[in-house]
Amino acid sequence: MQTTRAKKSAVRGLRVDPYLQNLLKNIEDGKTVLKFSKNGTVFSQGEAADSIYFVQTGKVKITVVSAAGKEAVLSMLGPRSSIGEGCLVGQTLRIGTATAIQPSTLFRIERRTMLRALHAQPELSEKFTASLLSRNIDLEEDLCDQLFNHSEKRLARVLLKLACFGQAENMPEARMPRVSHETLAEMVGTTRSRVSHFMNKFRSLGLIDYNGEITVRSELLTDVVLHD
Amino acid sequence: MQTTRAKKSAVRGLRVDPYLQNLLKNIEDGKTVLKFSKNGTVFSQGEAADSIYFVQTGKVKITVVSAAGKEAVLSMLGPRSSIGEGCLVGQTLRIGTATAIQPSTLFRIERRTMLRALHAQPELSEKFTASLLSRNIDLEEDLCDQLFNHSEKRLARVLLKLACFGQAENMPEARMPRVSHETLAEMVGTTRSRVSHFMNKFRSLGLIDYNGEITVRSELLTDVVLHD
DNA sequence: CACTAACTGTGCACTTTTGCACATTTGACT
DNA sequence: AGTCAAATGTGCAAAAGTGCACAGTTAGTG
Repeated sequence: MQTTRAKKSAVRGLRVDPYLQNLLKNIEDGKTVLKFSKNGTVFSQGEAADSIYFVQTGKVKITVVSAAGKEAVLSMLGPRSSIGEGCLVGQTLRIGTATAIQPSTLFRIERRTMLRALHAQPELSEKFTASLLSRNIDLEEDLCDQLFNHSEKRLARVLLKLACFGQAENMPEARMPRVSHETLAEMVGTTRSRVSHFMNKFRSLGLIDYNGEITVRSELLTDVVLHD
Repeated sequence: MQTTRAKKSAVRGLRVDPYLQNLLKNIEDGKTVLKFSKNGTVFSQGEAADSIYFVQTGKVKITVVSAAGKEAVLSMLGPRSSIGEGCLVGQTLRIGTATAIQPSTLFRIERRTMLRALHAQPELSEKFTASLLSRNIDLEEDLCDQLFNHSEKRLARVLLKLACFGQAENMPEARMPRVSHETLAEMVGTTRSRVSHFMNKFRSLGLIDYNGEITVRSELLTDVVLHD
């Protein structure tokens, strides 16, 4: 069992994915490599949107501030994800703010350059389409989650997602990137006090561990998401 | 003013969009044209997902039923929208149910056929990418709406969307497709009684009219979405 | 080591939402 | 017209969520 799984991922590791290589190889003008430190701002809500970004290393979150001043985390993105793709279909202003939550490296590609590249490189285009489809599915899941579940379940789901996020294998116990209750609240769509309350509940039930670093017992938390 | 606008849309009308034509022209095997009557089921949640659909005429809604038996409307789709695209990136089962809410005509294209076509026809691929990007933006908006707004505002927004849906020009007063309070509730993410309550409130405030058919006064309802 | 500043635990009044129940209206059909 | 089923209007107790306040804890930082 253990062996089978190891073999599988070894095989998967062998398959060279040409995604970023393509970008690197064939685009010359209108492409920049940018480095951001933790909390570095890639772009801000309301700015002109004239380029698309691709995460190469690190993690980036997309946040939105409502008219009323509430803040929400729309998504957390890791390597290969695109950011700010809206500009490719006429979105002239950024609808959200992109912030690195770890030291990160991104490609920045001019809108027109990207459109040309998509036109010229079928392989790139195909990869990009696939990533859009995946994002779509994620967004639909998030929407269902909001529509169906109360905040306790939603928090459990967010914790699970964060635990898997960037984890090579699905560990039964996965350490999470450090995230404040405040941020969790913005991801879940609730208040900090509520998050605090449920985090303690989860801890006392043995579903998570934390003193500083948070550790998630996936199988147990999964039950919370699925049942009752 | 009136003249300018008329000219504009006349010009727009002239530009032939090659989207569906491409599909028609170059795909031969693995493509079917299907007609659905009102309430006809295109596919059901849980079925095997081996094809993608494109709305040619009519309207289709995507609904999801939760483990707890709650039902939600994920989206309403009109001409040119794709349905069930998830199958292109490894989604083997339908995550939702697609139902025609009007007599509708759809293309059905086998998964493999579509993948081949995307590979072979850059122009098709480009159009498809653009539609995915737009859907993405819509989904993000919906998610923000859920995260930020209470059900009253969300209902107002749904009404506005429905009023624009399929309307050639943005009329100040737009008639909506006939939708029950029950369905509105599933779109907004709340209960029927709540919808009923707010609909009456909106009516008594003069924001909408209805006795059977629903008419929306867009400028007024827009205020509800934006303020207070 | 002391001193901020940020983060966390907790309680509470108030609002929104849910889930029902039941009366009333509408529309389609015979 | 009469009948039935579906859709709508309304009320209400119980549940969930919000917004704050304040105390306790932790992590820097000089």
